[in-house]
Amino acid sequence: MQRKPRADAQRNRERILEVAKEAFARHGANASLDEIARQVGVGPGTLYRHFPTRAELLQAVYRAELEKLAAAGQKFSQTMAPTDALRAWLFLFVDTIAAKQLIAPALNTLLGDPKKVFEASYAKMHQAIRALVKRSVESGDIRGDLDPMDLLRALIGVSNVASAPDWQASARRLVDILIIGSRPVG
Amino acid sequence: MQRKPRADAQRNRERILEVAKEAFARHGANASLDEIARQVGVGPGTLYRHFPTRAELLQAVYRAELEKLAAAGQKFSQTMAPTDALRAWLFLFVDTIAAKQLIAPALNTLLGDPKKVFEASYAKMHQAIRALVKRSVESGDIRGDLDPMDLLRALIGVSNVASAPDWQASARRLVDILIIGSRPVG
DNA sequence: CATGGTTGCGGAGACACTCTCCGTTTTATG
DNA sequence: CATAAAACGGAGAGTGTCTCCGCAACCATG
Repeated sequence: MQRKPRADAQRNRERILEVAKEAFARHGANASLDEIARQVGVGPGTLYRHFPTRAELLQAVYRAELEKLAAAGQKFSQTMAPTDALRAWLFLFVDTIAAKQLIAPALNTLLGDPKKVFEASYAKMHQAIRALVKRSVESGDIRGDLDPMDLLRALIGVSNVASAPDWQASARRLVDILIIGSRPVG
Repeated sequence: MQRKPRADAQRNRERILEVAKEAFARHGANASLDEIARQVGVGPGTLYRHFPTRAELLQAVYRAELEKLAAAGQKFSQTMAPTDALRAWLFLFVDTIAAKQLIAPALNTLLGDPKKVFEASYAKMHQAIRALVKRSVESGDIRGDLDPMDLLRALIGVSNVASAPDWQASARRLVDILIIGSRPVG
């Protein structure tokens, strides 16, 4: 028999996510976890029970955003020409980083660490970009010999938080550079 | 009147750089500075006197490597066709990160933080890539509307330490993708 | 409601890292 | 040597991480 989950635990979990998102956006991926707990009004123990490691908290904070992104990929796949869909999705990726204050270093951790390969968000992002690239490969617009994730990694490199104020424009130009450069030779 | 600099200070400075390079390669850019001092056999105070901040130490550690890279850029510029030179230099960049265990996050700090724009190493790298791209623009191989540094940032994104074991191959493919994709339209 | 079993809370505290201050030691020079 | 300048070292204050466990809050049940 399953007992109903405690209401206070649920409340705390949500409050932690809110405050953490704010803190990560303001202070970067190394924001103090004890400080987040203090702002929420709970003890450090509570925070660490819900999210045993910094990585898990970061991931929980951005999971919704990432899954929305992955879902958008599916929709683009079904409603647009292959390479248009890919291009649109990469643009959306850039916009999401900019608008939702997704912090690039955090994403880097998520996309870069092989230990997290089987992690839910990673898997969905991976599947999204792979499906988009696959369609473009089949339609003959893109070579088949590249790791789709590299396109995202390249964008993340440019989306570094600390970079110049016009990084978003740079990133959008880079999207086209990557797509044009990925055409089959000949 | 100038006094001859003390021999022990010089020795310590060099030992710190050696040990720090090792420590950064092994533990990443957040390696403990006190631990580095301990391994060198000096007090923390000594380390912090020579290198007041982590960034300055990182930079001192990699300055020689970066300046070598920048110098190679000049040589390529003078001895090769424009776009061959650019390509060769980007390859060398990737190889240097791989071989010398230059850590990508550290470079990211160096290239990403606008506060360091006037820093010596940054300036030299910036000048190198700018000169190479400029020649390719003039020869008609590359568009003029992109920030040369973005090419490096994109490579760094892929060169993330934690990424897959074949990142080097990915990075080399990415070099060509970036160059092909940077051709003028039409 | 009252009660009891369970779940979750909170914060004290051990440990690690950062960075500074200043008494002591080492060095270069006359 | 003697002396002043330069550099050293490590104690220690401040901050962050993470754990442990006594205690409080909560959900089910009669």
